[in-house]
Amino acid sequence: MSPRRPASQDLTLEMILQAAQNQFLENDYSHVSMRSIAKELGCSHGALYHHFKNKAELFYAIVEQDFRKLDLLTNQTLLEDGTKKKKLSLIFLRFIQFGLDNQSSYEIMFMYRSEEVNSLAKEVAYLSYKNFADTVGSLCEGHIRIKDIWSTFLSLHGFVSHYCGYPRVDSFADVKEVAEAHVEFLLKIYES
Amino acid sequence: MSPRRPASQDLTLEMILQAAQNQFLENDYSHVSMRSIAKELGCSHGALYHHFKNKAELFYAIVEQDFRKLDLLTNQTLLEDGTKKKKLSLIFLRFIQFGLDNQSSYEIMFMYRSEEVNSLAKEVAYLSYKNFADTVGSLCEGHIRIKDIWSTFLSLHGFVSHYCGYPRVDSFADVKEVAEAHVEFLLKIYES
DNA sequence: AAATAAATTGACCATTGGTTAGTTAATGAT
DNA sequence: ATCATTAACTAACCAATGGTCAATTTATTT
Repeated sequence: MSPRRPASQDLTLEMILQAAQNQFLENDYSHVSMRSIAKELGCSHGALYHHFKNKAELFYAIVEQDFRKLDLLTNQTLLEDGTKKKKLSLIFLRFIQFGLDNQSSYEIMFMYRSEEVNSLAKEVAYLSYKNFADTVGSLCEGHIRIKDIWSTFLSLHGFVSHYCGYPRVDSFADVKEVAEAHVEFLLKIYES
Repeated sequence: MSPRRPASQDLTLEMILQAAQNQFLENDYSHVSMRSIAKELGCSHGALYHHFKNKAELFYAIVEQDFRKLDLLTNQTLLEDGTKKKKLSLIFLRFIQFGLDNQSSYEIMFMYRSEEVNSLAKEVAYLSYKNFADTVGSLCEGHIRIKDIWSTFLSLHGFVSHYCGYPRVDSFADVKEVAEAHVEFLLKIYES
């Protein structure tokens, strides 16, 4: 009655994600093709479609892990030593750092408009923003409006999305000073 | 000795730009193809390459006009009646409005990384930013640092780039209230 | 009329994401 | 052990893309 179970899998989900991840470090979404991944794995590109519905879903699987990493980064900062202002500043700065040290991922997480996986994508992105907003909110205790947290996020996003993929900006280190100035700029609002 | 002069041109530069412009209102850069433009013009897509080096240059020609429109918007606002704060607020708001009412253009102007035309693109974009920064600076008279103007721009850019291409956001009208809140948020910094 | 060269076509190329008929091979039931 | 089932995979195929180019048309200068 029962059909055969899982069975042999020469090509595992992990292997595919790993190969995609590899190429994702060097090239962005549009420059990593299903064929280039298949080539690295030594299989036909059609085989990938047995494991993922389409290209968008494959890359979204990668990106889901990154959302968790980002959340963790924020939550850990909240628990560190230091004044509330210092923590706030670090949360903002680390958001920028995350974005610029994971540019390909950031692009899909917050910039790419997928069409195919948008319902899933938006859900996860929303939860991650909520985590950010709750954390920031808890460090302000009513001194700040919900609207302003959203504006802060958009301002950080503006920084990252501008420098993301910008020539000669390969990592956070390349824009550290400007990033610190931007965070300082945003913190002025939290002082008033 | 001298070869024939300009000659008849069944296909003018203006006609091509107009056709591209038309489709650009409905679809973004990646969804307007050289072939779809040629189809609208009733010519072969190869003909377009006689007038433009490549797709990027064709669209960049459109976008150059938009940079001037944006500059004009800023400069005209400076000359209107009202307090400096009111003018500042209007400049910010109209930047957002421009971005969301010309989403396809905004995408190329400030979001798209072209590779082919980057040297031209960056030059024009820089001049447009300079116009913005000078205008904002003149409304503050030393109360604000150059760094902060850049941060302000990035924050506005964050707003636009987030809502640009977002589902159900077809124009500025769809996000007017949030935009006003964002501008108000930014203005707090100018008060301190 | 001939020569010239701008303007345009249309066939072609490589690449892309995606589909699918057909094959291979592992498993469960007999 | 055999057979049926089905997951896993291949390879050929499709339509669309940006781009190139030899060949052709067409207008203009001489």
